[in-house]
Amino acid sequence: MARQARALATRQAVLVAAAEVFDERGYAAATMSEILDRAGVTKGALYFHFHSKEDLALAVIEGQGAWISGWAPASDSPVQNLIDLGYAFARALQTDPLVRGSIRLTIEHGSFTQPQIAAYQGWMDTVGELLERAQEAGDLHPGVDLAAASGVITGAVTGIQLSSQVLAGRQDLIQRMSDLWTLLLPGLVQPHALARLSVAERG
Amino acid sequence: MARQARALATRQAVLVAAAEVFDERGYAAATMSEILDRAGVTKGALYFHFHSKEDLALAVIEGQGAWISGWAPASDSPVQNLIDLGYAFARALQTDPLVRGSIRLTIEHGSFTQPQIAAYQGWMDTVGELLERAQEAGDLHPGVDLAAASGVITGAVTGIQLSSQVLAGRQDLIQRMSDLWTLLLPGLVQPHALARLSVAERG
DNA sequence: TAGGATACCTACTGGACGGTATGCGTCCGC
DNA sequence: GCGGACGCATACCGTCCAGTAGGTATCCTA
Repeated sequence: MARQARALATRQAVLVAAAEVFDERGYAAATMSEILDRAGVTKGALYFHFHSKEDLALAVIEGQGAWISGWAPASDSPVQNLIDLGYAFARALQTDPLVRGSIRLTIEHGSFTQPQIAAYQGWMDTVGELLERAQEAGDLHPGVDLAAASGVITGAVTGIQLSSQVLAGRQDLIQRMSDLWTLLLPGLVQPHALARLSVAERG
Repeated sequence: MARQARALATRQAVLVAAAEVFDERGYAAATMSEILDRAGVTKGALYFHFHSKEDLALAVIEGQGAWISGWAPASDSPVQNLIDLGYAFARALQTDPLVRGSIRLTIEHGSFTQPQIAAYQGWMDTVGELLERAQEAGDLHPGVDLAAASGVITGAVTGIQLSSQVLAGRQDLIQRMSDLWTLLLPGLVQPHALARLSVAERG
């Protein structure tokens, strides 16, 4: 299996290059040639690992699910975990090409509706679960609609990220996440729980 | 000038068709042929009115600015106007193809960065102005960062709209806007002002 | 009623793009 | 030490697309 090490490396190179190009250009405007150039790989190599452009895009999108799966809560406060998740996601957007690419592919609707919805749903499930625990802990305002709240939070983070990207190349993303939490938490969390939270990014 | 009436009609037909196709497929995946078919117009007619695909896209984007310019506040409460603006925009997204198309073109970065930033900035300016008046009226919490708040609101609306589109074809958009305001306003507006607001859509 | 401008139609072109066919070296098992 | 699969390279193909060239009908003006 030593032989496969090289294969895995080229596969990864292609995947990263594809994620970058998809992130920068979008699915339709991304060309295989540019992916090939950036990966330093020939067409034969690419099509050995991925059957088509769409197949390649789907592989990039899977990286997003992998990222969520890899994330683990660090606090015993559910709301704090939610805040931390937001910042961790923001950092991933700034550093991880696969996350960036998959986000753009998810946001761009039209080509593959199925995995997009799944990706959104995965986020909303994770957020919803954290909110549910927070409610059980009595941290939330009474009568908060959990489904509505997780929808708003997921959507808001999506939009914040997008506008930060368009306006500032995602450089102010952390600040904007902080702004979002500052504005959003008072409507969600009861004052006594709010006082115990660290709204800023925690190292 | 009777002659120009027909010309204006075909121009408008092309514009609407283009907005629809851009909305559904995105800029790169949109083809001129589909726009032509949908507008019921030939290539010569289209290229008589618009010099290129990009030119056409820019004309669609301008529709967005026209929409904002056409909107007028109806209340003497700045925050109420902000809420109303959100709902009006949501309705426009559900009914006006030009608004839909221009939004997608604005969100899809890569091709024309300049007008995109301008469109975002226009929204943030409008929101920021309403917030400023609200602050002068003493409706906001003391110490609210107006620039940060308008960025969050603009971004959040963008994201809410996007997720609603992907998940439900924008059918639940009004409900989601309501969810957003419910969650957001307590962190922005003081209780005494909040009590006077109608958070739901006003006919 | 001539004649020019306006508004449009049809046929075509050059290029780029996704994908394939086929060939070639290299390593691994036996 | 050899056969075959693995991993890749190269040349090529058919398709589709944005844009153009040049013609034509309709109308407005004078």
